[in-house]
Parts: sequence; C-alpha cells; structure tokens
Amino acid sequence: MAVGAETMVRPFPAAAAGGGDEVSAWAAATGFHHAAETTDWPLVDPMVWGDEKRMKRELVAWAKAVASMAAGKNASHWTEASGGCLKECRDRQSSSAMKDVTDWKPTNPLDAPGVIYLPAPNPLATLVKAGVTNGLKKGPWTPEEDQKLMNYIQKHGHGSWRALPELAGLNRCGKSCRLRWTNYLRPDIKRGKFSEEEEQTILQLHSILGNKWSAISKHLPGRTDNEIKNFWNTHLRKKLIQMGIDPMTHRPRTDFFAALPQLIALANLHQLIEQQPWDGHTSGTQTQTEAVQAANLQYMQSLLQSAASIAPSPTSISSLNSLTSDLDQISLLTPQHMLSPTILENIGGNDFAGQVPHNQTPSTTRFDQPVISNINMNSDNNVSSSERCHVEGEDNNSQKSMLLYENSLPPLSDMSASNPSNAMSTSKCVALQCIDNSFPQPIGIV
DNA sequence: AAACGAAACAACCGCAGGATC
DNA sequence: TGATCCTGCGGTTGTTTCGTT
Repeated sequence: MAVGAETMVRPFPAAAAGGGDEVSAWAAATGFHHAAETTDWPLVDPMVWGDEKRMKRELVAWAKAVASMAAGKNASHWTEASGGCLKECRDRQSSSAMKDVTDWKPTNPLDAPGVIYLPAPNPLATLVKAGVTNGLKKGPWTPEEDQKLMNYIQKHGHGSWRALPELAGLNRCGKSCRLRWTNYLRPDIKRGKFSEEEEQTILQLHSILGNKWSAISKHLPGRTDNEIKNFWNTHLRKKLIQMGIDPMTHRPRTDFFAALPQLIALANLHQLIEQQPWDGHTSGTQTQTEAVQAANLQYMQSLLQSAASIAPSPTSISSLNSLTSDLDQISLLTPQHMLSPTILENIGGNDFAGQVPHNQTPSTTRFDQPVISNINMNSDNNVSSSERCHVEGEDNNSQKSMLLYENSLPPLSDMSASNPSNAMSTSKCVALQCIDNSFPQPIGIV
C-alpha cells in the first residue's frame, strides 16, 4: 500500500459499470468523484457485477472499506489492487455491521488525513478479470444472459450450439451456452437438496457404474451429471471415507490409515511381548497366551502387508518399513520355533503351521517389495481354519476386507455425516471388534 | 468485527468418440 | 479413408457462501 502523492484512484468505475442512479447516489453520498470525471478506471463489463442489489452492496462495502482504511484501519489488507480489495469488500459486507447499509454514514476519504492511494488497475487485467478474452465472455452468467439464452432456445431450440451465441445475441462460446443450458437453465431441472432415496440411488449406481455421472444422472430425473458429480465429491465421497470405506471400490479401505487401529494395537503388542518372559517353560495359561500372541503377530504382519499393497508414498514406505522393523524385532522375540508343535497346531492348524516352517526364522516383508502371505483364523478357538478373518494376500485385499467388515458396518443411513467423530469412532470400533472376535484374549488394544 | 479456512457450487478445460464431408 | 466438426463426458479450477476463531 502506497500512501503518498501518486494519482488518486476512484474506488469504483461508476459510469463504466452502468450503475445509474445507484452509483450517482453513492458518489454523492461518499464524496467520491464520479468515475466519468477520470480516466483512471478502465471499462468494466457491468454484467460481472450482477444485479443492482449486489452492485449496491459492493459499492457500499468498497467505499466503507476505503473510508475505514483512510482512517488508518486495516490498511494492511489493501496491499493489492482491485481484485484483492473486492474480496475484502465482500467480507466486510457479510459482517453483521454491514448488513444494514442505511445505517452507514460514509466519510469522505478525500478529506481524511493521510489520503489513501491505490494503484491504478491495469485495463487489460481488468478485462481479463471480467472474463473478456478473445472477445468472448467467460465466467458467471448474468440474469440477462440467462434470459437471452432461454428466450432463444424456447423459440428456436438450441440447434447448433456453435451458431447459437451469435443468433441469440450472446457474447459467449457455444460450449458455454450448452453447459449453462444443460446444467442450469433447462426447465426440467430439479434444484435443491438430494433426498435420502436419491442419495442411496447414487451410491448404488456408483458402486456399479463408477464415475459415469452421465449414466447415473439418467436414473435421477431432474438431476444433472454435474450436480451429481458435485454432490458426490462434496458429500458422499467424504461420508464414505469417514466410514472407512473406499469411495472408489465401495469396500472398506485397506490403506495405511484404515489400518491405523491395527497398527496401534501392534505397538501395544510390542510392549506386551517385551514384558513377556520367553523362557520356554510354559504353563497352560502361558501356552494359550503364546498362541494368541503368535496369531496376533501373524495377523498384524498380514495387515501391514495389506497396507503396503496400496502403493504408499515414499514417506509412508519409510514409516511402514520402520514399523516392520519393529515387527521383525517382535518376531525375533517370539520365534515360532520356541513354540511347541502342539501350540502351532492349536493356533493355526495346518494352514498356520505350514506357513512358516519351524526351522525358519519368521520375517516380515518390506513394503517396497511384493507380498505373499496366507493366514487363516477364526474365533472359535484362537486361530483355526478360515472364516471370520481370512487374509489371503494382496490380490484379494478387498475380499479380505469385506470379510473383515461385512457384518460390522451399520447401514449408511445410520451414519451421521454431521458427526464425524461418530463415524470415526464407529469405524474404529469395527476394526477393534474384528480383532476382538478373532482373539478372545485381550491384547491391549487402545 | 475481522479474518480465515472449509464447504458448496458453478463453470471451464481437455479429451474422446461419433457424425459428416 | 482421412480430416474436420460437433457434442458429451469427466476432471479440475475458480468463485461464493458459510462457519469458526
């Protein structure tokens, strides 16, 4: 912000904006000179200012902001030229003090001490900002443009979109006209919030069709593909993510963050194992504990391997490798050859016992390497044949996840999007419930 | 009251595929 | 058969609104 002897710039291109009486009244009220008296401001397409009401708001906000700045307030926010000013004006307008414009008694910044000087806007930049490039207007449509487009199409149909703008007297490209018509002006378009039925329909269709918004919109009368796409991106997608469901596959996520509860459990398991005296002399209780812990260990490994299959970033690879290092340490602390064949049989039957030969030191897989792993467990007897938690390796990650979660997820409609913590805690509980079901003995899960 | 950031929405861009010449 | 035009689609960006600090 320069405060000095530069050229004084009028705060609004009043005449060019075609504001009429409103602007004149404003100019008189504020003491600002009418823009017609100066060439400082370039022509600005009045359409970009929208309706009169909005223009008035902008004018008042702008003028008040300038006046405020002239009084030495908040000048730091006026370091940019008009573009930046406009946003500040909007913010000011939206504040409660600016709601009632009649209450405002403007001061004349020209008379204020320390007159504020704004940089003169670049005419070309102003035109670009107004969306005028190559002679064709871009950006938001005005009511006048909408009316022209509607009138033309109602009379003649749209015909060739390329030819339409000229015929309809619009300074837009045909593509812009088509989009405006199909996404907004078409008479059969239904506006307003999506109903519960529509939401469910979108979810179901998306699970089948994917991002085929046009195809999905055919099943939702009055809704455009663009509207559905926006609704998906701003609502449904986030809702699913909060529930721990991959919005693309519609299955529980198997990435790092979804596996976080299990990873936390792993950390606790690490602690627990470190405290365990692995002396080889096991009582009956200890034998069962060993079995559970060994199974947990194996399960954690498979979870980590699942996480690795989501093509993690270098950072997460590093983090996960660090975790697997821990896991390796745990493995070394609990080598399966220290467990009796009976235990191995109990905890995994042939499936588990066969996974890692007794004479082989268990090892985890690095996350930047392919993973092949098999483990089957159920809830009846610590670990046994597959049923509840069936982990079959990376190619079947999604299937595994379905098995892990399928009986635990509440219906979508039960999940409150307005309460993310609810969704998060539910998701967490689902994961923990799975572990608890698989491992009857508590393992120190948070 | 002001400032900031997130959410919601509207519009644009680039590409693909079909139609036409 | 290739070139060009036109339209539709999906992804992305920009703008506005709303809520929070």
